Amino acid sequence: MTSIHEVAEAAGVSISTVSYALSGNRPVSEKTRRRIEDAVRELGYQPNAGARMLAGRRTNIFALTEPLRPDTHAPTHMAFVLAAAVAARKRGYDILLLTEEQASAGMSRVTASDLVDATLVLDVAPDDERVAIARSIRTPTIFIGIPDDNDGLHCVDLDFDAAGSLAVDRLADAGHHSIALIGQSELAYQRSNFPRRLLNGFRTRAEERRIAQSFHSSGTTVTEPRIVRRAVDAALESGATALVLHAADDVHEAVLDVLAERGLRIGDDLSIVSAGASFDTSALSVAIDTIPLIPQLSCDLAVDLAVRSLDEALTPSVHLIPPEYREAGSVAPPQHA
Amino acid sequence: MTSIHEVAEAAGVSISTVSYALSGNRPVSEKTRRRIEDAVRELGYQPNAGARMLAGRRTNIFALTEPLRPDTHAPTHMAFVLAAAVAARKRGYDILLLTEEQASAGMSRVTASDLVDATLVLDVAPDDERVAIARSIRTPTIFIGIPDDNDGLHCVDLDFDAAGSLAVDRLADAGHHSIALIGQSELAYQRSNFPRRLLNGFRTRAEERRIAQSFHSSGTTVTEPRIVRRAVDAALESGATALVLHAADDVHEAVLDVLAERGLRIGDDLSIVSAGASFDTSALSVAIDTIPLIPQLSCDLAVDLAVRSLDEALTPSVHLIPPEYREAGSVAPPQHA
DNA sequence: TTGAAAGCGTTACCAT
DNA sequence: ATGGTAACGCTTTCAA
Repeated sequence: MTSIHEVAEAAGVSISTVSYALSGNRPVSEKTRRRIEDAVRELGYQPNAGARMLAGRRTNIFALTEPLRPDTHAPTHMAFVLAAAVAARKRGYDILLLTEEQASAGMSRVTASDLVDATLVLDVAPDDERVAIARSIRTPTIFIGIPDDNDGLHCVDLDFDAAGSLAVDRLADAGHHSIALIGQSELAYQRSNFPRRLLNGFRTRAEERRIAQSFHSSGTTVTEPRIVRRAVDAALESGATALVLHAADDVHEAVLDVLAERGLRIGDDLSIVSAGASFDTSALSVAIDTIPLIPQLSCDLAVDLAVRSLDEALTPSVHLIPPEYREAGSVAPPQHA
Repeated sequence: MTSIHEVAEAAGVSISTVSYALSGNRPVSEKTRRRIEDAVRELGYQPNAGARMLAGRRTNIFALTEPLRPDTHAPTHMAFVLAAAVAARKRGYDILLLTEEQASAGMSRVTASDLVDATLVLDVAPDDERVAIARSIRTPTIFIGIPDDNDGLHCVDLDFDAAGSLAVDRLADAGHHSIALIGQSELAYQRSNFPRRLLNGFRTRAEERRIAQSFHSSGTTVTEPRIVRRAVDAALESGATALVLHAADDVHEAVLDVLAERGLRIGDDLSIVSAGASFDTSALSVAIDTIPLIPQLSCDLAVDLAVRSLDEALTPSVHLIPPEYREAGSVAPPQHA
């Protein structure tokens, strides 16, 4: 492998000058910098990663821990992994994957061996065991999601509470007095925090605005296709004139199907808002208003926090990303308003 | 951070003895080994990764490249990523994730900087651009999937051809004379190789055995729920008394639904075999015979090849994993046999 | 069975 | 603006 010595020789300078020219940590004359860059290009020089880690104090690698529980929604999860990788690369970092048992033990291992500069935590559970590990290690840890016990931790997430409230606000503003939330599976409300947070924001704001509200959980269409139908029927029977959906893409489509069967036109007969969805809602058969969950936003912020905490001492805190409302014409005043 | 020197001092030996005791590369007396292990435990010593990479010739990291195209089936993909990570960890390797643009450029980068010992390639396309890169780098590359141009490459995959043939054989052996394959989306037959290989095995064997056969592609239930129904109807109209399914989990369930609507009982009225599925088919509403795609098998083999090619010069070749037939009672002789 | 010491390829400090 | 060189923490050869 071609080393910094060969580059130095080819450019007729010392290795330290090559190092400085490449890192920019010290001014280098325009002329020699060019000679060095030429040599680098011609030789196809790429600094040795191990040597950099050893000499410098950075590995330029972030660990990404993902427990991958069986009930994890794969497409959403993949979107976050991808967004994290892209965000990290933009800042010059690679992603080291820690899955399953390694998500916890691995965190300690790669951190203690100085393999990574920081850790990003995905798929956060309310009582996540990685919280304890985060507190026991030296390197920074950023949670993408919010565990119950988040004292002293860096956390990043969509403000699901606000998303729930925002959905209610927009529907109430449009004149609706009775709305229903079709949410995730029962299990999701036990395993994760964010569904509860959205539900909480939904309920609280509905109460504040004296709006009648009801909640209906859904399964997944694959294993329990009929649950969606039941949820929709229950929502309609409750007298709701508007629906808030917090669910996966297939449930969205299934809900739209059921409504079409019932002869209900979106917007005209029934208003709908999708909240906290990370998939492309424009691919649905009917355009609907959305308060999206944008992985890129969370991951960019998480990576930014990670990078910054490498040389500053950041005050740990929970960063809630304000929800954003995207209109698509699926919300209108109720028929009997 | 605690270093090898502190361990050596605590154990009253030289650092080389500590190194040898830990690596096992040289016999160490029972007594001193124990003292060293005690010191390691008490000090919580973890060898510095950068130093190991630099001094040793191994990084103990594999790159995993995954382009993550929009049409990739997320659950299947996640299963492979997970299986690869687990397989690698079993052999002492971590996984460095290379996504999107990084899947190609990243391969050269991490390889040239000696960040990884080998590369695993996922989600292989027929004309995959990573083939050229694999040929241009020094470190071993293992493809999990088979590109069209695979000369001189290490490839690992389920023998989809044989899986297609096996499905035909079992149905023909049961007495069926007309069978239909409900396959993937049209797009999948352009973007990937494995659907074509299964289809090819299916057709070839059907012709060999003089079995009437037909093929029907399906969409995904999310975006095109009606395509599944059409595919099933077309299959039935073709006179098929048995179905081979090569599709995602939701399509499986949708097919079973349509058959239930038609009043057809699995096994009795119509035989079914699922081929090349990586999800848990036992979660379906009806138990069906399976020729599974087992990510763990491919990934274990891939990792094994990667590890072995680090010190032997392995002859490049395509490793086809023989398909396995799992009975569940969904295949029986045809009614009018 | 063990130890001393020469690298491994960088970075960054100290000079000039 | 540039060069020399001491770390960085480990692996492995050479000696004993």
